[in-house]
Amino acid sequence: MSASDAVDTASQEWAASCPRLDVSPSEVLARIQRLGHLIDEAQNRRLRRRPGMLVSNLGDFDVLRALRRVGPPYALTPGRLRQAMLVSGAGLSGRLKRLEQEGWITRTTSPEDGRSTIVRLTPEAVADLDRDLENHFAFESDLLRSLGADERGRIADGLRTLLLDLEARLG
Amino acid sequence: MSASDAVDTASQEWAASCPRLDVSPSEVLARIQRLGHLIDEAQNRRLRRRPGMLVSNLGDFDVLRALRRVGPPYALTPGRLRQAMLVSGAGLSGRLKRLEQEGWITRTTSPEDGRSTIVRLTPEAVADLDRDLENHFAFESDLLRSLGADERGRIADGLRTLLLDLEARLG
DNA sequence: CCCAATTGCTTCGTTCGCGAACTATCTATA
DNA sequence: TATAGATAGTTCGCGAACGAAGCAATTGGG
Repeated sequence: MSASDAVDTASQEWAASCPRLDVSPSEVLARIQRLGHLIDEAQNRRLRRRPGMLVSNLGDFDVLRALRRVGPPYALTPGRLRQAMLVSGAGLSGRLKRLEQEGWITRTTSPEDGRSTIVRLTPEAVADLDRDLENHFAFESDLLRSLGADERGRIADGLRTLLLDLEARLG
Repeated sequence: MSASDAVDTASQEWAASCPRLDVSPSEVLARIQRLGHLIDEAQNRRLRRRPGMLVSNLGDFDVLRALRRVGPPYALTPGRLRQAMLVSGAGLSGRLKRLEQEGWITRTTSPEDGRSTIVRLTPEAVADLDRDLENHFAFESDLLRSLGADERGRIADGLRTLLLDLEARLG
């Protein structure tokens, strides 16, 4: 018998005040939303308490990560970046502006298509990232310490199904 | 064999460019974050395209929902509201200000404790909500249509474990 | 060829949320 | 009591993201 979380409590309240309503979808959706919020917050806090290193903000960090993981020459267009990270064009532009000002990326117009720009990590950004990535994933791993490997697998599989569907319908 | 989502793609890229890094926690965390974003967006869009009815914003809607589900007299203190919904004090104050201006809630100082205020739904808010709640949960149900009942249960159970742990450690 | 439609990205104006500082009320201790 | 500290909410200033509009560069149909 596992304990009740905030979502269970809410479900019980709905059952008492609106018994004819089927609130079961929230058992999944509300938990995802709450967890998303908590995880974002936790990662933002980790970045904010870093003394002067890299960015102080999860959105900006996501841009750097996406550029890092494609490998040398650590370059993508804003369009490719957007696909990778679920942000509006305006939002991405703002991130790139900050990152450029701080010296973590450069922007050059593409030689093949004058509308497009090439965003590229600077060597300092690559170095700083490589120094931090291990901590980053260790931090993530710690967030999941309440789940066993099998349970993680089951959750990941279920969420993949849902994500594939929602990305197709909403993204 | 299920298809690859954005998170699988990212994992493969990491494996290619940083094979020594264990990125497996992102299999769960990144999916939760992406899904959280997509679900928030979808619900915000649903509210925004409503013609003049209720609020146009998920945060404000959450406040109304929390007040509705506790049943008559549909009243809570800001402190109780905060526990229910994962928002800063300042953020909640802003929501309450908007809702009060729009006539969906009233605020009165508590008779027992002069520091505390009682937030209460107006009758119009209750009526409007009751007209909309069925649509709301139908919309949520549709978001989950790619998952069978058993799969939803498994995901919900796993996420409950994680949520209980993270709420205790971070909330 | 030409010009309209499309594409890729940025700018602008606004909204929403956060952390820190503040106000007002209540509580506990000497 | 008096007063220091805790507690409940709000205000203030700022940062980040969004939608819509704007600006180039490119593409395609006549």
